Amino acid sequence: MQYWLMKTEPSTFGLHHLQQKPNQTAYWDGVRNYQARNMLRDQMKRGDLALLYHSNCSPPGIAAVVEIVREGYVDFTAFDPKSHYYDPKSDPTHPRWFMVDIKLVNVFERFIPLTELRMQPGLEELVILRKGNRLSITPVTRAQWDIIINL
DNA sequence: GCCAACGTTGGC
DNA sequence: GCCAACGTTGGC
Repeated sequence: MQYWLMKTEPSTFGLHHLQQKPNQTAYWDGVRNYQARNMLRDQMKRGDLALLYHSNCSPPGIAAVVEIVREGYVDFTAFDPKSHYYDPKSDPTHPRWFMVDIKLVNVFERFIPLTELRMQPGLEELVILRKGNRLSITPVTRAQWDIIINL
């Protein structure tokens, strides 16, 4: 079992959107970064859990826990010229971008703001807190996970 | 392969 | 809206 943190902008797709999906399940499309792609395609496994992080909003922070319910498959939005995530250089015979399906598991009783994460002992190495980090998907250790869940 | 210019991210 | 940090692009 692995743990992750997945960033999303609530104005585009956040907890609120996920809650309205059938089975509270959705595909995680639009990742256009190779490092994050590799994790989606190769590393994330069914049953893994992830923190749903709201970014580029006020306040930023962790809102919920989601589960990976379908492992990496081709992100078809890359081939759709009408999609915001369209990538003209992407070739359907050699797919470049991948996605997973996530399902809502638990909403945090209390939203955990970024400022609180920064003050929390034991989270110094959490990737999202490191300077300049821009990856939309990052691994979380079991120890970090336990600290955050208990907040 | 180098690296300057440019675009994006995301906290504040 | 600002701007630091980073990834990508493309000329050479």
